[in-house]
Amino acid sequence: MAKPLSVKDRLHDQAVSLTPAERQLSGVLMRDYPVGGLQSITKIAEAAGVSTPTVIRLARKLGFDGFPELQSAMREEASAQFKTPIHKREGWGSAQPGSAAFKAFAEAVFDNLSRTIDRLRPETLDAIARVLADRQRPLFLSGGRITRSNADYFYNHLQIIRPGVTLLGASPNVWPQYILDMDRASVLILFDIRRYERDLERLAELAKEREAEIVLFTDQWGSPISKLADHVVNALIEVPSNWDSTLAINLVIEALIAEVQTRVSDTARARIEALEDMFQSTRIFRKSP
Amino acid sequence: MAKPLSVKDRLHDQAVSLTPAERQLSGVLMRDYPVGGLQSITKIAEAAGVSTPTVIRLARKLGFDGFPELQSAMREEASAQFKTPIHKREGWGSAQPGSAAFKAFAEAVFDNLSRTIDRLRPETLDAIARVLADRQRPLFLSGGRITRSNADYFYNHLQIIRPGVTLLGASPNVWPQYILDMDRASVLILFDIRRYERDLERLAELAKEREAEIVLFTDQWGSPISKLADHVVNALIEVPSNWDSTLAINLVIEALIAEVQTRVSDTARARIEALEDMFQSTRIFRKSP
DNA sequence: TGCCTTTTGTAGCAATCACTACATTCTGCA
DNA sequence: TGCAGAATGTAGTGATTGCTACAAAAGGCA
Repeated sequence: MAKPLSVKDRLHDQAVSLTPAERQLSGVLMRDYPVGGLQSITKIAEAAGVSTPTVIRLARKLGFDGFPELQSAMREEASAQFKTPIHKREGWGSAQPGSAAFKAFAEAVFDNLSRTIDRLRPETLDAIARVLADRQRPLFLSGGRITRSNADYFYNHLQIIRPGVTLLGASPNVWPQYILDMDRASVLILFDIRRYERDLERLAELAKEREAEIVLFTDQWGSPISKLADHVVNALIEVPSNWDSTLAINLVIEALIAEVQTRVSDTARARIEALEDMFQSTRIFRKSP
Repeated sequence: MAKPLSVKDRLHDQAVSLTPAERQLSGVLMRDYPVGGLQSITKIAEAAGVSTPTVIRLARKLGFDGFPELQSAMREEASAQFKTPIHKREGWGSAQPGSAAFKAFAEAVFDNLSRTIDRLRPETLDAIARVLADRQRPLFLSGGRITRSNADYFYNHLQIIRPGVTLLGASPNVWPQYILDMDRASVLILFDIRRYERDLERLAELAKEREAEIVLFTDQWGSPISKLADHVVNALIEVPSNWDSTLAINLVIEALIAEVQTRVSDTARARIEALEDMFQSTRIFRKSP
């Protein structure tokens, strides 16, 4: 009964039972869905880097007799979607409650990301990357209630890439001891979006007194710390939600990680490999007791 | 010069010089445009009630070398039309000099995000949101070396929105005590991207034995935990960097936060306000000593 | 390590494909 | 009516397709 499953759904349902080659093929099929599937089996196999029998096996696994059946199913899906109005075209059409909301959310995020990129000056990014890649300079990170996680994410990577990286404890009353360690070589990386936190501002002030360089990640309106900071990244954070989105901040963080990694790559590799070894050898949680 | 004419346009332009058989064929092509043209030449000829050479002659008349060229032109048109507004972000880039690497990074991220959205089923999102919004169900979160930060971010919000949220400690040897608390009402939210961690899989196995529901955030290839999980979110994570990008995972997390917030909003407001009060009154780090 | 299962690719097959050459059928005009 | 020329179909071609059978490779487990 009911309408036949779409190829997309079938791929999802079978996702766990797919072999690596099939998974890769599935990825290619999804990438240009459903039109990408309307080529010859040879082309598809080639595009996915698998052999043609793999394509046939996947078709069978999805419940079709053979590749032609799979293909004609996809053609019908494409055809059906072309007959409906454009706004209903994407999967989360009117059928799903809350999916319209998701689409709006995603749109807002896309908008935030591209506008954040637009207003970000390459020189700023470059300057920050240069500072972070300098192994002589101790790094300290801290964030607010929500942005603490962003600081943590950044710390997580930086600390693998290079030495001398410190994540400030969650509670402000342990901060003074870190501040004592700061000097003009130190770099303080702060995250402060609305609602801006007084504690962070105070931290910035004290660090500034000790001549530390301050890198600030904030929102489009700008935390009060902006006037103290040497480098400021303004990210757009508004989305249709009760919460602000820190995705744009994360984008800049990830880009910086990539850039810093490149700049310190010579010694970083050895460092990462050493860490890797330790990571492998500290397995405590074993399968059977 | 400039952009190639669409098949539709070509048919229109040549309309007067078409022979009766070609006209009929043209009608069939237009009726299910452009998907109808993506079949074998035999099928199309049959559907139009003409012979295959007529199809080839029409293709030539429209300026293509042969039928395959016509077909691939139509496939590209179809593919282009499937790109929803979310996909075709306009180039933000011209204003960015000397940041080619950053631009490439951003492009990859945009691609990851939209493709993650594409392959994400609304039902999955809906199901996860429903589970998370149920205050009767205790939530447990954990992640791997890198994804621990994502778990932390999610935890950070969930814990504000609702009670009964636990972030599992970083070290696996403290996990058993949490597992003891799990039952069939419990929900375990795991983050596991390559390189997949054995400890997390073991955790999932033990949780499953206690009949906990498992929500998994993983990459496009899928952690081995997929087969144990009740809900799986596959996010694309590849970027031009030595590190993987978890932005797509964060996008889904933020969307879920927004959705869960909406669903529990009645009681959540009181909860957030209460937390807000406490947050305000616990300022330890005062301006001047 | 070595064995067994699973996964994947290679090689070769008939069927189908896109296409060409030619034959046939139309059409308009004398 | 007959006859050119265009329009269309038929038949046969090499190439490519989708597929099967088998072999190689990879992965898991003792």
